[in-house]
Amino acid sequence: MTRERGVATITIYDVARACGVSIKTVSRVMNGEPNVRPQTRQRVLDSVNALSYRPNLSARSLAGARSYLLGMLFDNPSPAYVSDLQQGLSTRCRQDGYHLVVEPVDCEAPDVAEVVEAMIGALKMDGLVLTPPVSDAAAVLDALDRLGVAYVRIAPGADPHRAARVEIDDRRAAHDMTLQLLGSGHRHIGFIKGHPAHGASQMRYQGYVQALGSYEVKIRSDWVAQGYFSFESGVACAHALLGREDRPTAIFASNDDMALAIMMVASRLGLKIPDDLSVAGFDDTPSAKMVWPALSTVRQPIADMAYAAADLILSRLSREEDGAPAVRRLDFSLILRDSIAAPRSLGSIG
Amino acid sequence: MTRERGVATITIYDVARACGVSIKTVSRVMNGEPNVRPQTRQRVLDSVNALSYRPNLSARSLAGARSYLLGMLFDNPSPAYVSDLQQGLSTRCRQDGYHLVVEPVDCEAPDVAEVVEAMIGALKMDGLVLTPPVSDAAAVLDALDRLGVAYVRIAPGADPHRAARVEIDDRRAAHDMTLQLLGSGHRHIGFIKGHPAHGASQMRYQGYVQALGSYEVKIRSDWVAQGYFSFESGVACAHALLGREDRPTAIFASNDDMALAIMMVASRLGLKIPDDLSVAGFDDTPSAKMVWPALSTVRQPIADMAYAAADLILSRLSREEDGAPAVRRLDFSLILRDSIAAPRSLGSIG
DNA sequence: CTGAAAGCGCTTACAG
DNA sequence: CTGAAAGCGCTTACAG
Repeated sequence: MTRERGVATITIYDVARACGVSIKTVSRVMNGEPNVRPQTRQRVLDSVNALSYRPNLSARSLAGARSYLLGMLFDNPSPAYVSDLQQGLSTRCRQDGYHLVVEPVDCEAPDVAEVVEAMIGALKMDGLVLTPPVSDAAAVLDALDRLGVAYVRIAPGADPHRAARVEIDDRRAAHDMTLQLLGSGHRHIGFIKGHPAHGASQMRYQGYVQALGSYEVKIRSDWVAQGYFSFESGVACAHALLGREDRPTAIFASNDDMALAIMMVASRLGLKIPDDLSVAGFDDTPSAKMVWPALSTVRQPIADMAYAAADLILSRLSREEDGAPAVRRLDFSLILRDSIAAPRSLGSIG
Repeated sequence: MTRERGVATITIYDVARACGVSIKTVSRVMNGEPNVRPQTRQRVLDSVNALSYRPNLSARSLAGARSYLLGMLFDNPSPAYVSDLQQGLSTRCRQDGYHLVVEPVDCEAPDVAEVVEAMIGALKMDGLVLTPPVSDAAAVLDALDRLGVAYVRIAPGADPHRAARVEIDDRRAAHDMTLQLLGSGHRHIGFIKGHPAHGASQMRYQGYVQALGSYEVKIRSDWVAQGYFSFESGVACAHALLGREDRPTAIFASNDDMALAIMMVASRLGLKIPDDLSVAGFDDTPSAKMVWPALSTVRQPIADMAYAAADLILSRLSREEDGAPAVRRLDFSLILRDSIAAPRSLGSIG
């Protein structure tokens, strides 16, 4: 049968016939295998171009060990984050003729494992990239290990040595940003934690704690609020920290959306930024430079991280030669804009 | 050969053997075909569950006429927009055991057609969803028509009857929002156009023009600026419209990112919103409610539009019975927040 | 360096 | 209502 498409599908047999070789030789050329005379190879390549031959991925997948499919798993992510991630993954995929399949999953659902297994069972992806918080979903990791599928975790928290991962040094990034606040003269620095299911949240909090410690500033637990990375959670935290007499002079939020919430609530309360309150965020989302004053934040190379994750899988590098899971740690950078200034009453330092 | 996976793949033969029927019967059950005794069907289903059998999509695709793959094409979209789109598509895909493959394309590239053909040739997707500006990329549409692949255009502009489409009434939405501004007393209303390659841009401008016309307000071309949907382009337009003596008292931007740029530039120039300047946007992106004052804007049901697009393809409804391309027009809604107020000097109306 | 045979796991006709 | 045969378009072992 020919499928109901406008154009007749051209197959490996057509190419083989066109240049008088066996399909095995065409296969060798398509897969870049050795042991083909340069002359023969060229002849095949010419026919491939002339006929616009594209190997059928289903046939390849069924006959061989590769599906040319890379999967990306995510759960309720920030739009800007997934978007950057996908760009990095797509770029790397295209280099090797791979395609990107995106699958939303609910980490908390009792049937995650089943959903993931069904997905792999049907699609046989050659590898999976897990984005936070899926990177830390034990049920998913277990299912993947059971199936023996290669995968890379992006910015995992717990159990970091369990599998290949790509990350930045979240702890140090938060540490460095806190240092900026301290260096500007702030000693009353509040902190908004990120979603507890994301591995990076804990790291960022540790960086904050460590920086305060190096200045011998005590942590005030009433200046630390539990956020969930959403703007709404940031609003709640902002009210908790700002709606009191002894409010901090600076707040460091674990991501930009929450930092933006702080800025909005501060404006409503009549606080001027940065004069009355300095604010710092994390992510450098597009909005960070769209607000006024522009938000100081930490930029992670998200697309590059995704590229590296895809590369680990496609280059079959997710395990080192000694069997240890690969680790790629990329550089972050501090983006200092206008939302940070010295505290108004330097006299209150102490 | 067994592929190098931790678990042996279980196939249609295993199920057939387990319940003593032929593989054809199992196939019938898996595809919901008629002509299977209820009792037999149940027996098969039980074995399927017991063995956790998942039909191999590659085999299905190779043997049959369907790949169970839906493709989504995009070109440099706004993150929030693709994110919503993907959610809608994924939801519909999962209902039918489909999977979503995302492919970035460069509409302007001379080899777009080739890229698209290669993609289809390799993956044989059962349908494609085109997002703006790909919805209006003639080279892509031509390639798809040539290959005979089903596709749905989201919010297309030119040549709207060429193929199935899903849209909102962009013209009327912009018209209604402009009416809000007029109703608040504004007569000096500026407009920032969207990217000319997006079909919706022209529609939104028409809505603005039409609303002004109904109030017999003349269009001032120096109050209309050409934007490109990016925050940066919005900044440039804002300077053009606000950096002059006779500036408008309200500005309607074709999307939120540009509206946000206007708000930022206005703040910098010392203009208070909404007292000195009213602002309206389009999209209701997350940022719209994160700014202060919160932005009035138009909300489109993006995820629902995507769901409808996927549904058109999976339900094989992209062509009506008479062969005409299907059209799904969804409802928008006006989200009125704090960025619009009556102009300060009502005396200047005229 | 090259090829003939078998088989991947399904669906499509077709037969009964 | 059910099944045996053929074939989808490749890759895998093997042989030479």
